[in-house]
Amino acid sequence: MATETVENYLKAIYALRASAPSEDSRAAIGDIAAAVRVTPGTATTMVKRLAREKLVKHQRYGGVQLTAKGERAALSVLRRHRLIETFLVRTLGMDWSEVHDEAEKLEHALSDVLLAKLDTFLGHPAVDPHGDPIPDASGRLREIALVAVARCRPGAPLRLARVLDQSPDFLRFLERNSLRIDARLSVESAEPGAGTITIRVGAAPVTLSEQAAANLLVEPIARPRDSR
Amino acid sequence: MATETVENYLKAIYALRASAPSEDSRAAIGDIAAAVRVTPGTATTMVKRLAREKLVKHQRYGGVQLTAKGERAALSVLRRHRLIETFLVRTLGMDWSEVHDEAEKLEHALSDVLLAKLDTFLGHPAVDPHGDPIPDASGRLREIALVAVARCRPGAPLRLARVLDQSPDFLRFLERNSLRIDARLSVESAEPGAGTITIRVGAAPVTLSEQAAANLLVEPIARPRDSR
DNA sequence: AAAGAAAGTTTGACGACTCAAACATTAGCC
DNA sequence: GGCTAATGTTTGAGTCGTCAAACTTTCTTT
Repeated sequence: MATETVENYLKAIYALRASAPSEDSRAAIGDIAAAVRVTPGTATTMVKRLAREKLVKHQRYGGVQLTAKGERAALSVLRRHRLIETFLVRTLGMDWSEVHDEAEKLEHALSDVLLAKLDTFLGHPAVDPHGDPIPDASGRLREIALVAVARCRPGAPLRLARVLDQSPDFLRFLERNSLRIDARLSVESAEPGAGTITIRVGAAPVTLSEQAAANLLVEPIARPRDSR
Repeated sequence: MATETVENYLKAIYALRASAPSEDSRAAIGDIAAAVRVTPGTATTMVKRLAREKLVKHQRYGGVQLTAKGERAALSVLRRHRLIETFLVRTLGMDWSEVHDEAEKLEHALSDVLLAKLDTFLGHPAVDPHGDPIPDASGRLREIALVAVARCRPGAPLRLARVLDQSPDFLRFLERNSLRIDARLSVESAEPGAGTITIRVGAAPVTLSEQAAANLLVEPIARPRDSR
């Protein structure tokens, strides 16, 4: 496939588009450059190369958009990345705050047959340790509708389904407070003046800023004390 | 650490030295070039770079030798390679004939902490799926004294301990004849005129050329029907 | 020991990726 | 609406790893 560098650019462009609000948004060169840690000039050069290879559409001073081919490639990288993270956490017992960089390096070195074996070994997981969905072998990505914990009404039983901010610090904070994927929780109170929200995890209350709470996506649970 | 390319050169130089008969032999540029699949000119250039970094000693028209630092680096690559092969075969169930290329790519992408986790997960294996010893975390390599099956006297009970020729064809041939590591076998007869040797694996006789037999290293077993 | 073959080295060039810095375009503001 | 600030692009240059082809050294053979 494409070179390692190309894969990283595609991944970055995909991530920018994915986190963008509107539908047909174009990724900005500056953001791409920041994501792959390169000067804007380098990013421009590289984007032109991607355009030559029909992986992106680029219009001068306009912005960058993945083509269908580019998106397929990006999803393939994403699949490898997330399966590797799942493996590192579930099988090797690594901490979810330390697997990202590791996966970043490994994702470019897996053959398709190895990836298939790994997927089978892990039992075809649907989401990675952060709750991010894993594209299937044909590159389809099924996003589940989730809601930020900040928006939930107090008392309703919730399941922690996905963590958007994956900085090691935040993840370690969550870990220390038993906030893992699938943890049961509920909103206890919000203090708009202070900009904080307190949630209850098991018996323990945890207070976070509204911004932090926006990064925790949850799913309502039908009945509180059901084990699935 | 060093770049991927540098690691490959060091590994190649190490392997050449290891398979050489005499003690203080120097690797030939031509052989290094062949091993890393590059023209001799490229190998010369690269070896000079390695010398600049004090990883090898090189004298013009003379040959190449690893320094202590270079050997440490080579053993580190070897350790990664062999642990990965072990993982691929034992955990993911890949065939021992297909793991080499896979490990070749992965060995450059593992961090030390991941490697340590993998080693623990696998239970600190002493040898890889081909019977090659795995250097320990501090880079020590313990070679066990083994003898080629070609040299054993007929009838003595033997354990297949190591396979030197790791070409996929040969490995698949072994697989088809139940010749895995730890398989019990004995020499049945030799036919020097034809250049063949017949061994017995379980109930089945298998005939190989003397050259092929030289690639099977075995260990005598104390008592034939003991399970360890 | 001289010729020719084999092995190793040097040179000039290239592709991929990068930067710094000059330059161009677009957007935001008074 | 025109000026600055922000953003994007181009240019010239450098590093890494590679090749082909000219060249040098060493080995072999007679």
